[in-house]
Amino acid sequence: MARKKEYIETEVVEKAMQLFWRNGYETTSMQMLEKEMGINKFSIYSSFGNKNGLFLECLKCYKEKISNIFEKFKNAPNGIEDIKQFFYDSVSSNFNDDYIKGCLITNTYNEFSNKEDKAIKEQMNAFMNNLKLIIIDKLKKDSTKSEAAILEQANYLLLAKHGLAAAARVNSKKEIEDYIEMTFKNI
Amino acid sequence: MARKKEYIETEVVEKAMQLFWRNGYETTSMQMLEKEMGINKFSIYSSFGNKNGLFLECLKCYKEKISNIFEKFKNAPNGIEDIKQFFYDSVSSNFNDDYIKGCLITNTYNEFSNKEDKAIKEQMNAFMNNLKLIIIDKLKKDSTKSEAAILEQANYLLLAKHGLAAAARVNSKKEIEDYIEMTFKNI
DNA sequence: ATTATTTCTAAACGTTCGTTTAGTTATTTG
DNA sequence: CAAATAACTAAACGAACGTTTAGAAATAAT
Repeated sequence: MARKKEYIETEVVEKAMQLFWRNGYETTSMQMLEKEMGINKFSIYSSFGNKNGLFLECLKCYKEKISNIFEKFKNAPNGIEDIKQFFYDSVSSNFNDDYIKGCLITNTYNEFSNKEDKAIKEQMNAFMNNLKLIIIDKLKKDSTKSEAAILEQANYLLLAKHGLAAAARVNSKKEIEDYIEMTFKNI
Repeated sequence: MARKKEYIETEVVEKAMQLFWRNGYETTSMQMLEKEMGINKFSIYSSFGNKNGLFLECLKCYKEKISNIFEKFKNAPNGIEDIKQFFYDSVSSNFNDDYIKGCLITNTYNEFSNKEDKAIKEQMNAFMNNLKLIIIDKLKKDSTKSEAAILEQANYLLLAKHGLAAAARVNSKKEIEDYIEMTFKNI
């Protein structure tokens, strides 16, 4: 053994994640990352392989960051009302630092829809499918509808969630919250 | 005068527009544009100034392309039912060539939300505001609600439109259409 | 037919990108 | 203290980007 690292990986990943969240993947350059993370390119590459590897780590970090919202959602006792609350919680986290960043997952989903990056797309699909299953589970609590009808409702909500996350970058918090209210009127 | 151009500008713009529509702005390189438009870089620059200028021209071309949908919408005699029909028409045009491309305006809006490009953003905002005014107009036909309530409804529909355009890149046409039905359930 | 003018081709431009490498500095171990 | 090892700095890498330019080809006017 020899010299020790002068940085903690989880800490610099958090900083990188914030930068990716604000600017997106492509717009964030290694030079910007160097500055924001406070470490040299060499250190980034030795710790995370390459830009893509760093980004995957940042996605994990983001999921960790929002895991409390997800856990709360999963463990909530009610049905539709819990889904609505989850939407509100998500919006709140999207407007964190009075800086509109939207949802990193949705942003990434949209940015990568043009590209062919299996590793990223798998993560995105896994996230969305997971969310869908939870929503279906909650819907069943409040409904005696057919499986097909519930699936349709779940798709509706998932699409609404996707839409509001996309819109969170260009709309005000008030507009987003009005939208949530309207969305659940239709359920 | 001397040699004549060997291409028609409106024709090569149409081709460029299709490419931007499929791939987005950044992902589309000048090299790809050369190939798709069938003309040399020099010709592109002499006709459109630069990549940004070409893209602005493509946005105009896209608006022209969807202008029939817009005209139909503007001149429609009814209220809410016409808005719904407009949504359906928009979705149809998004799924044009069995290739999912979404809406170029919305794609651009999302892609440029990270950046600072005044010319593009102005075009986007103008488009959205125009759409909003038409929607408000239609809503008033079917409603005696307060101005504020109508504005809220208009915001809801606009956000829904934005959301479904974003989602059009990752969802099926069936899912999108189910979503439209749900959206208009309680309007 | 010659000249002037415009468009064409194709190569090169300077930047920036993500990535790698050579050499220095610091820490651990014998 | 000296040797070994790992992490640092900083410079350079090749490739791709958008853009420009020099020269050939083609058409109009004289």
